[in-house]
Amino acid sequence: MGLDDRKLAVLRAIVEDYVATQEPVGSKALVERHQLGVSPATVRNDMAVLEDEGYIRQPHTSAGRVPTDRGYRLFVDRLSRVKPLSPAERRAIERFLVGAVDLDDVVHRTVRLLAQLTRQVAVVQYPSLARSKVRHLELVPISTTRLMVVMIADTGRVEQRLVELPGPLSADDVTDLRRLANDKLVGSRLSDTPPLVQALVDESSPHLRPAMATLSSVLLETLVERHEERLALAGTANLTRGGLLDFQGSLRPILEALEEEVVLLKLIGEAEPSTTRVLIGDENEIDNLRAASVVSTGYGPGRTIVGGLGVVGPTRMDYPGTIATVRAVARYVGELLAQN
Amino acid sequence: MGLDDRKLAVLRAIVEDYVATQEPVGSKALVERHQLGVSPATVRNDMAVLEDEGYIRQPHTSAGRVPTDRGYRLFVDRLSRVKPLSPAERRAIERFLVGAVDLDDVVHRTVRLLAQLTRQVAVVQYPSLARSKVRHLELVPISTTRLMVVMIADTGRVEQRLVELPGPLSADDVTDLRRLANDKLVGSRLSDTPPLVQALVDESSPHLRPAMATLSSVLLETLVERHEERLALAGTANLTRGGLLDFQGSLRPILEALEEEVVLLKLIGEAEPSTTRVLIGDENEIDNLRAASVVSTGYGPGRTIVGGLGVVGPTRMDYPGTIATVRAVARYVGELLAQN
DNA sequence: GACTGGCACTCGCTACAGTCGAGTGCCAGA
DNA sequence: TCTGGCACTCGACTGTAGCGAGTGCCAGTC
Repeated sequence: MGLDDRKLAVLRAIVEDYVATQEPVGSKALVERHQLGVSPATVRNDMAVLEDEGYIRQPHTSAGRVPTDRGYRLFVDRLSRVKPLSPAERRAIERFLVGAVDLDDVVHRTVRLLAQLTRQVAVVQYPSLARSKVRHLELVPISTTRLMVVMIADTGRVEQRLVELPGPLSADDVTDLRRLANDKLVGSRLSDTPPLVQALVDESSPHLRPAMATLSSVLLETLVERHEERLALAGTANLTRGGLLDFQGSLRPILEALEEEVVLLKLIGEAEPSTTRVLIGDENEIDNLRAASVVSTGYGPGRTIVGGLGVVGPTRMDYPGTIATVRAVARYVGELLAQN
Repeated sequence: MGLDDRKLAVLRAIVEDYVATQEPVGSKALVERHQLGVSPATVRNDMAVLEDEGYIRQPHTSAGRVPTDRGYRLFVDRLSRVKPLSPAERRAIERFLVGAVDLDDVVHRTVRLLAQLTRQVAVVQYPSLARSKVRHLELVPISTTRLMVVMIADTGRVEQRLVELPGPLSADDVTDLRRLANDKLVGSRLSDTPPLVQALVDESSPHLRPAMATLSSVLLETLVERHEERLALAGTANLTRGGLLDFQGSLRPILEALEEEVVLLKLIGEAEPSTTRVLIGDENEIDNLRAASVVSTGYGPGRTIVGGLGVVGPTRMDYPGTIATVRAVARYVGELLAQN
């Protein structure tokens, strides 16, 4: 039952070699490439134990060993040594992110950067509206009975919706509405708005009340109920790396999962402060991703979290490197957001 | 040289059968499935001619025939009969598109619908800013030296940019700026703005001129120079349909091409009124898409074109059906936009 | 008791030969 | 001009054999 240090070293060596070569690794090759200080036969005995415990398995009787999901899990939890980023990578990150003009721009650059550095599929969630505060509400009359509502959040997100008013409004009415709404809502967290919005309607003058009611229902509906989350995706071509060995030959389920925003949000969006989450193969709740691993973390200015980002790749993945990159990118993005 | 009617019928039959079965089609199977009124031997003679002319080819000596890109081209140009949409499809389109609340929503629904109906990868370009008119410019002070510029276009597009001002502005200054800019720019086409913007700066009071200059340079830079085009993509999982036979085994080049916005824009965005463009295999200028075909068209309210949409799929594609669907979706989207 | 060398065994991979059959090209005849 | 017939080609599939990487086990050594 107990795994002594050498057995753990063997497991680590197997994971590292398999990730590097993509081929089942045998006892002989292992002792050649790593200084284990024992003979192949000894390693074989250790391997037999590791296999009994479910950390590795043999694709065929006469083949080398391959880590199982459980093996990767042990590796990630206890065996992997943190891989510091190379200076080149650091430079790449900085170069990539300076000069972003826009939240859109930041997100797009980030997701491309992440895909490029990890050589995997990258996902970045836009700063969540639920975690943003209202910075300003703008009402733009499109016609006498139509209003465009533009909400600017402190995270830089801007959302707009067209509102069909119950009756015509004068320019002064619109100004009043704007002032009322801003007075009440600016600075408040979006998840806290429902009671505020209600108060807003109640406090409006009878004259403006119908318009305010429509306006607030649209606000609630768009921004809170179906909480407008957005995602950016990049690097799907990286799925074809490593031939068809990863993902057991079919990209179909992975591509399908990546098209489902809801699925991705569940994956990436449930970030907690300063934690990097690693989901390996089977641990994944989404069936289509059972053959994949996900590394994700939260990001935001300072110590707060406003959104998540991460990568999706084969279980046969360079976990230490990927984790380091994901963390580093998240930190840089956080700093960038803090500057605004 | 001349291809008589029967030879053309044979080509059409080959294309239709090959698209349906995905297998090289032989002379015997052809006469069985289509009423050609002649024997297999005759068909073989015709096939020999078609092969000489480069319309079909044999994967192996003892296999049936497969259309070449040139064969598909002839088929599309002269042989395919228009396939009217099924009532179910029409209903699907309507059901899918009513209830869209937003331009974003319209585009997302459209791209998903198109992917679903054609079972291919769908691409939809957001209404091009170059073809939009300014409906309103809103300036929102973020701090005394920072302004958020929100541009609302008549196509429903909303773009925003953060502007770093050369010096602090009062609320009244902002109001003045806003009024000046709107007076001058509202209603004008974005591609025509550069001279207008210049005039705007010249006509500003000396007091406001530096701010206006910054503002206008940002406007020009964002909206005109690097003309902000946007795209939505859906259905990449459909690439895995038809196994690995299409795209000669590797999705890599296709996925890479689909990640390049610039590439896609060139493909989809150069739409001309009431034309459906079909690019087959080799005809494609983008190397990565040499194994694929693209069907695209423009859309917009009324007879104008504000953007493009289309699908990317294998050369072995149901051209008549795809063309019909792409056209129909474009028309519905146009109607939807006209309502705003 | 832990490690090691040796050895028999398993089994996937590759090469090769043989068979089958779909599909062809060609030709003589209607 | 079309057709039936016929010889031919060649990919797909099957079965056999040899190779070799890798294993499990066991007896022997430190």
